[in-house]
Amino acid sequence: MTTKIRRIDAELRRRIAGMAAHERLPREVDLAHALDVSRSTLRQALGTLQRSGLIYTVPGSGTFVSDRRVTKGSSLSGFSEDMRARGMEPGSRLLSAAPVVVTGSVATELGVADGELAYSIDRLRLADREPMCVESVLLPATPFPGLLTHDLTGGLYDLLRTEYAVEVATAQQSVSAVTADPEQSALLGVAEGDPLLAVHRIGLDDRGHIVERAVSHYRADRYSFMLIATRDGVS
Amino acid sequence: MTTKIRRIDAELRRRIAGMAAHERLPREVDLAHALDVSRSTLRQALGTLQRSGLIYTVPGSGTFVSDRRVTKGSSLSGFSEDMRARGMEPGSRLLSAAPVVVTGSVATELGVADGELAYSIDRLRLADREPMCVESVLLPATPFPGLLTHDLTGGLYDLLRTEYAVEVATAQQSVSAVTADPEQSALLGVAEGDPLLAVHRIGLDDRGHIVERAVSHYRADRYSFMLIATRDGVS
DNA sequence: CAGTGGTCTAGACCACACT
DNA sequence: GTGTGGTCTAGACCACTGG
Repeated sequence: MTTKIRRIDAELRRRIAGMAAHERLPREVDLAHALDVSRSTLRQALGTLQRSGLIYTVPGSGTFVSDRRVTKGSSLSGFSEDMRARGMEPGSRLLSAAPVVVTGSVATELGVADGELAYSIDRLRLADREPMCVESVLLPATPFPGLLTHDLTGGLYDLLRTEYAVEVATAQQSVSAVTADPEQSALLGVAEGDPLLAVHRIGLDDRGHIVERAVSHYRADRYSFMLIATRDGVS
Repeated sequence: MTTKIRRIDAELRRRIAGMAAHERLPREVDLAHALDVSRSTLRQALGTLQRSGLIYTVPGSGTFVSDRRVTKGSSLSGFSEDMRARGMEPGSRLLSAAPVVVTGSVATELGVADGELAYSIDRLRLADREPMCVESVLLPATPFPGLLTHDLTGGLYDLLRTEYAVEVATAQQSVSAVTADPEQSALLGVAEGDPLLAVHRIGLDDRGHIVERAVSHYRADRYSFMLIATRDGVS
């Protein structure tokens, strides 16, 4: 049996999908009773819905459905997943894949000792068969024996999950803008000097270990980076 | 009296700050007893710390301090707050501020009816007295009577909070890359064709009402967009 | 096996909005 | 005043790790 929270989360998402923006949900005690859970359990499910922007609460007044125009989510995903979410078919052309020795700041960013082995994978990533971005990924070698023997033209996140049971749970990303150099423009099919979106990512598993360090350059005419930011802090 | 959660949140942050990466915290029952709260209350505080990346839990094993290199937060902030967090002194030069009638897709994005009034504010934003970005903000006029009579060279978020009790709680942002046009290059002090980071933001209050629609163009040589992404879903 | 975090309950009291 | 979400408690059982 799956947890109650997951069950009522799915049920609540269904109900919310059928409601209008700013419509009020039943009060928590009623909702808890209707779903056959305690109020605490219900509130745990409501909390995740609230954090993902589907609902909002007004203390003393009620819980309401959020405006859908704004609820688009911005969860962590790999390139393939990202492209499918945008309605495009992901693809890859492998440019190079080799073990390398990492030193200095690169080793530090990868979270390994100076002089240790890592895998370097360069790919041209496609969306609907057209170039979308050039991506260079670096992974520590130790946790991923035989990585380069696998098919590297698909989603790397899927490969890590299925072959090594490693999940990229969180990623620190930095996004900047550059103009295309001759090599990039040739690969991506744009003119030299055209704007590119540069994304630098460090991916970590659920225990905070560094799994990947990736640098990607996206065609700015085909891609923009979407995200939802929230004020944080307690409650 | 402030809530227990806030109190123990602060206390836990202090303790965590004094611990090494991957060091284990006391077990939950002990921690709850030491802080004089129930385990449920403690877990609520731990949940916010976990979501903001300060700690991670391993079921059956314990709760651990995250690696600090990765814990930099990416909460929503206005330009002024953002610059101070980066150790720079924010400033502004007001380019224009006027009421405008919004129509079509702009009205839709602002969440107001076609033909309604809005305030348009254009500013050159400075960091350490040097140009950092050109920002055009649009706000619905109705909720903010007399907005343009205030000093607009400081943080807009502060102004909304102190004068209108409106808090921008969440923002939907889209980041892309462009090259500087003649006007932008003149204002920002860069060459034409230099890369700029284009940020399009829709800011909402805690009830999901649209508060602002902003388009900013940052000098890519001085600014990059940092964020932490997480896998979401239940539990 | 013992120890840990994850889930879940039933109930209480509070602060706040006014449907 | 009535109804709502926000906070907090004490206790129970489960699933998983091997500290």
